[in-house]
Amino acid sequence: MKEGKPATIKEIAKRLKISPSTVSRALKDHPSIGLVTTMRVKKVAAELNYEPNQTAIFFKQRKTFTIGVVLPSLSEPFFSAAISEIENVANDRNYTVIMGQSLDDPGRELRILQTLKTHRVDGVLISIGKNTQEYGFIEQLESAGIPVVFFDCVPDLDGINKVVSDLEPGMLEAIDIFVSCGHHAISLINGPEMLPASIERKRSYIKGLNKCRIPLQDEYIVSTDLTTEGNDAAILKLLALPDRPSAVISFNDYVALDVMKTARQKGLSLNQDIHFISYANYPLWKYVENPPMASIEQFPGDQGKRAAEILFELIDDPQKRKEPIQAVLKSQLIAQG
Amino acid sequence: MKEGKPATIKEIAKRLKISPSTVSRALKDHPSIGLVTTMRVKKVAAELNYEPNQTAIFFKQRKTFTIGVVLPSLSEPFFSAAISEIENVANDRNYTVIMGQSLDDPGRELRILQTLKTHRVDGVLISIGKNTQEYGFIEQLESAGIPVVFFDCVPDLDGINKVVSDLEPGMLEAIDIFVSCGHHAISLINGPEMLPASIERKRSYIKGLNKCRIPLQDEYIVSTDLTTEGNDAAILKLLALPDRPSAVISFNDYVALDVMKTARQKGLSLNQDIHFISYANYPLWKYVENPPMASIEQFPGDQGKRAAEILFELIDDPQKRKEPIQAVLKSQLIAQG
DNA sequence: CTGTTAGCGCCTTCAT
DNA sequence: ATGAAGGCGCTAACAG
Repeated sequence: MKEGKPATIKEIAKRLKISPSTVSRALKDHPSIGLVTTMRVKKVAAELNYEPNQTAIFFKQRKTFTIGVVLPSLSEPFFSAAISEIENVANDRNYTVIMGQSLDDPGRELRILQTLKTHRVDGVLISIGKNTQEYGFIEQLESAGIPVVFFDCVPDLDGINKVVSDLEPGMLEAIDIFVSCGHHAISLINGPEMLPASIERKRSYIKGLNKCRIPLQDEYIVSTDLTTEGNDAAILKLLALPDRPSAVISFNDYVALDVMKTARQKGLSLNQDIHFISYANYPLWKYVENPPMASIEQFPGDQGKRAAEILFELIDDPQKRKEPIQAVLKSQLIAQG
Repeated sequence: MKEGKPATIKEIAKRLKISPSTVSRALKDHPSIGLVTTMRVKKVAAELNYEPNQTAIFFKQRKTFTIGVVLPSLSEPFFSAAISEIENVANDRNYTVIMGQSLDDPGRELRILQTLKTHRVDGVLISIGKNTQEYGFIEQLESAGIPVVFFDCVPDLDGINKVVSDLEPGMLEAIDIFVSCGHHAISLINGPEMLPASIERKRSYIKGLNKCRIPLQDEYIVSTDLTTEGNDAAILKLLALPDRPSAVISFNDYVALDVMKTARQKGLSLNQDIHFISYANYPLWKYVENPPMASIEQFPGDQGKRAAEILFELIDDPQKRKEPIQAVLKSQLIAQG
């Protein structure tokens, strides 16, 4: 059984004293090959434990049945959820998935994309890192015939394929529910100001307040650099306000975890003195003693799945690459517990 | 710039009116090629935006610079951590990583392995699913020249390459610390009895008790099927005991999360009436109000890293494939902040 | 130093 | 219904 080299079509042909082309055709049930011949070929193929050499096929067909996925981090739960769904979609279509993590390093990101290109993947799915500024790679890949679909963290560019989460619906719902619970001092702990994700949250927040006819108070919007220290500084700033907010919407779960802990340490009773809602990315609230009232869910799995589906459309039908495809998935408020 | 087909060595050769082999050699700085020629070749290559066709190279060299990784789940934090390190090791060596998740389905696992084989990956890293019984694929892959390294969840077989965590040190430490805190009623909430992971925990637990001269009480060992219901049933059984344990070691963090919640609901004060330590796989304790006293860490990242390193040794030096390589990483008790 | 030749494994016209 | 021939892009053995 222990064959050093796997069997090839040639060997099968030799054994049967027929030509390689016949074997090739028989193996794929070509109609013009006699039934008997086909059977004999398949029998020998089985005996020899023949397996087509995909690398040869890839080479010849200029197709690898592989897609590349580039993410900031592979261990982040948000992305894990996306990966998992992407793998499912790919697996269903008999594609394999090559992964790379940029770790928010533009250089590393570029290197990975380069590798994917030389590996001749059939398409690329990417959520860009925080620090990425250069998008030349899009042109590079597209002109090499490799379609690219962005998701979640996407460049602010037109003419690209992308799947994003619309942060607004969740924000509006969050403010609605706070208001209907009697809150009027609702604040926002936002991320770094220049981040698109922060800009959208702020815009939605203001819109939500307007909708509920709550006057905007500038000091209710604070920013954090997303470090634990930054998060703590942000909440402390809010708690020091003469008109301390009774409701807080935070940039994401990590921020919420930190600020809730700090608020608790400051003697506030969670879900009583102060209430929280955050954008979700860390699925652990069900285990926590005093979870936030609700989470604004961005459905990373769905985003990944949708992005993968779009990518496969593009792979299957080059025609569709002419017009950019863009999908927006609505965020949604999910009550906790 | 938008070339339909990427440039090839041939074209460069034609432009320069030299032979393809010269171009090929020049491109890789072969010493026997004149400096001028080399320069000219590289210049044209750059102009034509030449990029080597890796699929052709893979085909020719019978090597893909790709490793396959098969895991039960890509979204599980434990595996995410492993993946992340594996990707790092691979990336450092300019290898790419193909991922597949078995979802604990032996059929799906096998299909993924089959795909990896036909993709001619240079090596495979695998943590098998709970239900895997058949290991024929090892022979299959090895005989196709593809080395396999198991890690974390490994089959109970000799002669395979594997990296595992030794569950005992952490367990002994856990019992030691409990005892030194004055506990003598220490119980174990174990996983399914036939699971190797459960068997090892139980063995270590008994050893730890012996070491501390604490008599073993059978009713202090309970099992759960790892569902929330099973977990609750297990803790309730313990709480109903006339001699209720004051310390509990649980199979993993998920079990701990459930049973701690239930214990709290039953009116017990965590870290006061009852204390917990669990095998770690979910990195969230720092955010929880009453975390367990400590966690037994299995260092998934280190396991993944080590496994990847071993795999690359095997890939680089086929000689080493003759003797199985096995590594054991000690588990360790980590106090919670 | 450089060119020629041959072939990796498979597929695909084009003949027969 | 089957064979023969050629080529995908690159490399390497063998000549000069």
